[in-house]
Amino acid sequence: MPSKARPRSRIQQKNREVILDAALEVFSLHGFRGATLDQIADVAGLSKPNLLYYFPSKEAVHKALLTGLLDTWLDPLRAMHPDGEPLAEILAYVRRKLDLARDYPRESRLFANEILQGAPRMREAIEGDLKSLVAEKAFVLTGWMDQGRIARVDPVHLIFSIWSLTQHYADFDVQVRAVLGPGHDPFAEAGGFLETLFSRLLKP
Amino acid sequence: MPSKARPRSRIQQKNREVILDAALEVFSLHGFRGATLDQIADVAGLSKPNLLYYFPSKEAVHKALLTGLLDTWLDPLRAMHPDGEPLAEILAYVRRKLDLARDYPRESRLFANEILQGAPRMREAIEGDLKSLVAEKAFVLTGWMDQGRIARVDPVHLIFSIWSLTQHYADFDVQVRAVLGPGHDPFAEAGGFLETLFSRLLKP
DNA sequence: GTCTATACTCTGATAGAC
DNA sequence: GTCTATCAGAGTATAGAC
Repeated sequence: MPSKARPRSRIQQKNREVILDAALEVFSLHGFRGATLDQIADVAGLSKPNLLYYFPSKEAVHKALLTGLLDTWLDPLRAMHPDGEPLAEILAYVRRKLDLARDYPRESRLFANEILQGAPRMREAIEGDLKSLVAEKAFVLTGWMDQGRIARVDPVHLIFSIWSLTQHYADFDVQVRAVLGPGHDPFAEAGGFLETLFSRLLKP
Repeated sequence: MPSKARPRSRIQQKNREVILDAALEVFSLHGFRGATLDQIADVAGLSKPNLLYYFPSKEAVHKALLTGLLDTWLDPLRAMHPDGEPLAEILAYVRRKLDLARDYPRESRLFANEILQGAPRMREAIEGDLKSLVAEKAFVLTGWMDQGRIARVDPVHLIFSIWSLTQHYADFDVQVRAVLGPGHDPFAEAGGFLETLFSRLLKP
């Protein structure tokens, strides 16, 4: 197992994780420019120079967070299998994406911040991995439509709509909860609503 | 006409507008903390002290932008009339909201930044005006469902879904265009897709 | 590995000449 | 009304003691 890039002591591993968790907290709330090393060090419970002992710069911390984030974010879509029952596959994808937004809202907001700011640090990945995965899955969706197993809609905009609707509950959490008021479970309600929405949209 | 709050000369009026436009550009891209007066002054073509002659502080510029933004943002929903034909009213609302996202993407991103960051400067407005307007229109939607004129779904989440799907095309514009590639008109395509989506969702 | 001290730059805001 | 000069504080990053 410990045959990773550079071997690190247990305490180094631990501190890197603590820092990245703190950085996720701060970057996801303020974006790259709005976040400060002071805040991150404070949340991590370390001194600022000590933080910079583990990462050479603010950029490096941010980059470490983004690396791998896109993969995690796209995994639910990768798992949509061409051989499954179409509607069930799509609804399962929606559910996985919504669960991801519920369980990792900070990651969702980090991503949203990055895109909102013009994706200066993710452009490549978006125009590469993301674009080609969407193309591949759009092809699968089109196949299902050709066979008449789901209704015909624009497959790429269908994927956009799934991203949009699920991530909204993480990114606009404050607004959603303010409007719903107390005593609601936004994600539970969203689960039912989205299942209805996509079932009706795609019924052949 | 010139019976506004404080009378301002033509040049003052003009400069305030130039500054607010520049500030919208910068704030919408970097959020409040990430934006700097230097950038804003630069885009506005003014010196930083001159900018601060028109607005007392960075906060004041930001506040001036947010004031009225929520109203503009909610106007399309206000215009959804209880006495109209239900599906047509809803589709017209979707269209107005999408047009707003297309024509004022910077405003959309300014709003998104504010919510993403926990709405520190809009909480009140969201828990007040926005919440009560949603409650009012959810009541209208529920009435239509009770009469069997549209299918029954959660009315508040229906409104969320309209916000989410329309604003996505402004806020995630970079990603949308990267995935679609050249030769596409995202907003035109979205118009058709969303009309289909909401028609099928709400057909009684 | 972690801290204090500090260098140096950026940022918001003010003073004062014109 | 607009500019140059400047201040105080925050921000990133480094040096060097322990």
